[in-house]
This record gives sequence, structure tokens and C-alpha cells, in this order.
Amino acid sequence: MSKDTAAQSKANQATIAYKLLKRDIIKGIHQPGDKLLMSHLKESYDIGAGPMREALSQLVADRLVTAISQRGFRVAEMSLEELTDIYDARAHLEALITELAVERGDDSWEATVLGEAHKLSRVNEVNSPEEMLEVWDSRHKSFHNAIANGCRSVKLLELRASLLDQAERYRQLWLRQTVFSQSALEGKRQEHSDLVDALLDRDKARAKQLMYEHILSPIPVIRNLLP
Amino acid sequence: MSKDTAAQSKANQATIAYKLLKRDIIKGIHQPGDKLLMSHLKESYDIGAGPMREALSQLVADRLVTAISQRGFRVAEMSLEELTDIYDARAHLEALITELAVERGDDSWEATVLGEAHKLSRVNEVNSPEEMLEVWDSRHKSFHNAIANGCRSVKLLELRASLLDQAERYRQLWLRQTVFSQSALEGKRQEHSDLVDALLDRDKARAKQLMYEHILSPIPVIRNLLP
DNA sequence: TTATTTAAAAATATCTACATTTTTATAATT
DNA sequence: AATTATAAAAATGTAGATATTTTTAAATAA
Repeated sequence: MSKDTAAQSKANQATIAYKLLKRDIIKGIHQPGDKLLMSHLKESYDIGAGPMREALSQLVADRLVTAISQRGFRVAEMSLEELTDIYDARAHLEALITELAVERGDDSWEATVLGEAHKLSRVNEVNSPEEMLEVWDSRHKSFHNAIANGCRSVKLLELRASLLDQAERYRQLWLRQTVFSQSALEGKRQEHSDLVDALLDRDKARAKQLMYEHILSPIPVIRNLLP
Repeated sequence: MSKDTAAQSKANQATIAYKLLKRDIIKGIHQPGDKLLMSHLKESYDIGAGPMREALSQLVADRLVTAISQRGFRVAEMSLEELTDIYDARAHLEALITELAVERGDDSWEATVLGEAHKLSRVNEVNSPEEMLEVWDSRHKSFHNAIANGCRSVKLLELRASLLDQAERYRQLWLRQTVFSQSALEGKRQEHSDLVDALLDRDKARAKQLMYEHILSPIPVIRNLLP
């Protein structure tokens, strides 16, 4: 039995429910503002009320769910204000982390970044559009993670992960538009290439600026798609 | 009945336990690494296992508690590595937020900062040393919050609050040393005064740099006191 | 003897089923 | 229409059952 399977089989009900519910909220199966009825959740995820509440509290900490005492839980709303706020924060934080990565990253960091950039530029041998979406997104994330990891700050990376989670529902809107448009995809390719150049040149200011703009670039697309 | 009292009386068991346990961990009543035995917690906080687990999961999200499935909960360890990591992240984040506050803060922000700075400089009419500690800490926090609020970014302020929570056990070590030393207190007074000058001058670079150094300054003190 | 293995017992964590409290929806009344 | 009473639904909490881990002690091997 693999390590993951073993870990999964040991995971408690609350953890399992947390992962499933988080995935379903990001997928949009539970829409923003939806009431998360305990009786419904218990049935859907085949779990008792106790562990279910535990999972819900964790999602409240993640800001994907809101709670009102004695009145239950709802999927967190999405709004233009929040979109702007999250992306502003992400852009500034990612720019900071990029700056630190250029300062602190070593040779093996450079190598990893280069490798991930290459993999991302070669997303071709896929069968379905759905697979394309999945593969590109996964490699895009790996590429950006590789850059960020250079900052060597556990806490900054945790804050970054928290903002990424909060941005994920908005990102999903942008992702389809981008991956299924040759011109948009080519634009991203160019941005990533410029970014890698600045990183390898150890040009802190330029890398920081490029990353700031790169993070903010999806906003107009998302703004149009927001319900 | 006041709004607060009403909210408190309506709060559920998990929320009450969360607040109490968090306070006790920060106070050091539960020491780093301590096992948080469910039977003991249930008795201490007079609560069932369900809500207690809910409170514990939230503290895991706050990084004040660690959990291992089927093996329960422990108070998160403290370490020199974590001290360095948290304060590095705090310094960079607070510097960023200060920069944004100088850019984005309006007249009423300036006024509030000035007002809080004044209150902090006038911590005198106190009876006991313990009260001194409490009042100075509270006003010091209000002063820094006032500065940070100028950045107008809900999400960055949330990330800041999260790091503050994680730093709190380390900060407590520094606080006593500082508040009970006339020279240390005078040093802080000077730093705050310089900071306010830079903010009101709208000198972004200087304010950012001063804040960065101000946040890092407690590290040597804490390092000496760390068990 | 000392160390290691095994098996049973105890302690502990976790979950489920049910009980209680609170909110919400509906109907009746003013 | 607004208010109150009533019933249904829902959230929250409790107690005890179940499963897992840890401890203990005995047995075996080095």
C-alpha cells in the first residue's frame, strides 16, 4: 500500500470531509452564498455531524465558508470587491516573495525554475481539452511554486498558499478563457519567458515588477465573467 | 444587554473553548509541546469532545496547535528557527503594508496614527507593574494597527493578523524585558517618533525601512530568553 | 543478564446516535 | 398589516460505543 493511500486510510472523517467539501466549493458544486445544510452535508459526504462541523470550521478559517452561530454555514460569497482585494494582496505578496527569491535562491533553485518553465512550455501531448486544462494548470502552478520556493520563508509561503486558496474560485473563471485561447496562451508564454530571464539575470527590480503585473493580468478577464 | 455580551451569550461552545484555549496557550499555561489530552481539556473547559475538537482544529489552522490523526493534539513547539522565520516574514510584510499605507492613507489615517502615538507616549497613570504591561502593550498594538490600517487591504491585514497571532508567544517574552526597562522603553519611544515623522512626511522608503528594522529589533532579546 | 518480541490491558481518540436548544416557517389572532 | 402562537426544521450538544494507539508485562532469544 502506498504512503498516500496509507495516510488517507488513517485520516479521520473530518479531514476527508474537509478535502471533499473544499474541492466541491472550488469546483462550484456548492455556489457562493449557498446554504450548507447539515442534513444535506451529512448525507452527501456520509459522515456524522461532529466531524462535519470540524471540517466546516476549517473552511471558515480558509475563508471559503462563513458561519453564523446557531444559524449554520454558507459558502462564502464572491464579489468584485473581494476579487480586487485578493489580487491586490497576491500581487504585492508574490512580488515581495519573488524579490526575496532572487536574493536568496541558489543554483538548484535556478535549475528547478528553468526545468518547470520548460515543462510548462511543452504542454502538447494531451488528448482532450479537459486534460489540456488540467495539465497546463498543474504545470503553471508548479512553475510559480518553484519560483516562490526560492524565498526560503516557510511563513511567507504559507501566507501565499492561503491567498492562492482564496483566489482559486476566481482563477477557475480565468483559466478556461486562457487555456483555450491560442493568443492568450502565447501571451502567457511570453510573460513567463521574460520572468525567467529576469530571474536568471538576478534582476531583482525587473523580476519583482514583472511578477506584480503577471499576477494582476487576469483581473479584466475575471471581472467580465463574474456573475 | 450590550452587543458584546449578547454575542458572547449566543456564541457556541466551540467558539468559547477556542478563545479560552488560545489565551491559555499564549499565556503559557499550556507549554510548547504539551499533549492536549481530550479528557483533561473536557474537564478544564467544561465542554464535550465534539466542540472541543472543533476548537482544536481552528487552533491547528492558527498554527498554535499541531494534530496527528488518531494521536490527538499538542501545543505547537517553539524554536529559534520559527522565531527567525516568523519575524523575517513579519518584517517584510509589515514593511510592505507600511509602504502601501503611506501611499494610500488619507488625512483621517494620519490623524488616527498621530492620536494613537500620543496615547502610547503617555502611559503613566498606572498603579501596578502588571497594569503598566497591559496598558503599554494594548496601546502599542493600537498604534501599529492604526498605521497598518492605512493600507486599505483587507486581505493583507488578515495575513498580518495571522502572523501576529503566531508571533504572540515569542512577543510575550520580549514584552516584560522592554516595558520594565526605562532605557528600552525610551529606545522604543524614539523609534516610534521617527516612524511617525517618516509617515507624516510621506517618506515611503524611510518609513518602510524604519518599520522593517523596528519589527526585527526584538529578536536578540527573545533569542536570549528562548528556552 | 539484557534485549527483543508478543499479547493483553489500559488509555486515548474518534465517531455515531440520540437529546436539546434555537431558529424559521406557518397559521391564527388582533 | 402587524403580532403572537404553534409546529416544523435545523443547529448544536451529550453520552456512550467503537477503533486506535500506547503501555505494561510476560515470554523468548541473544
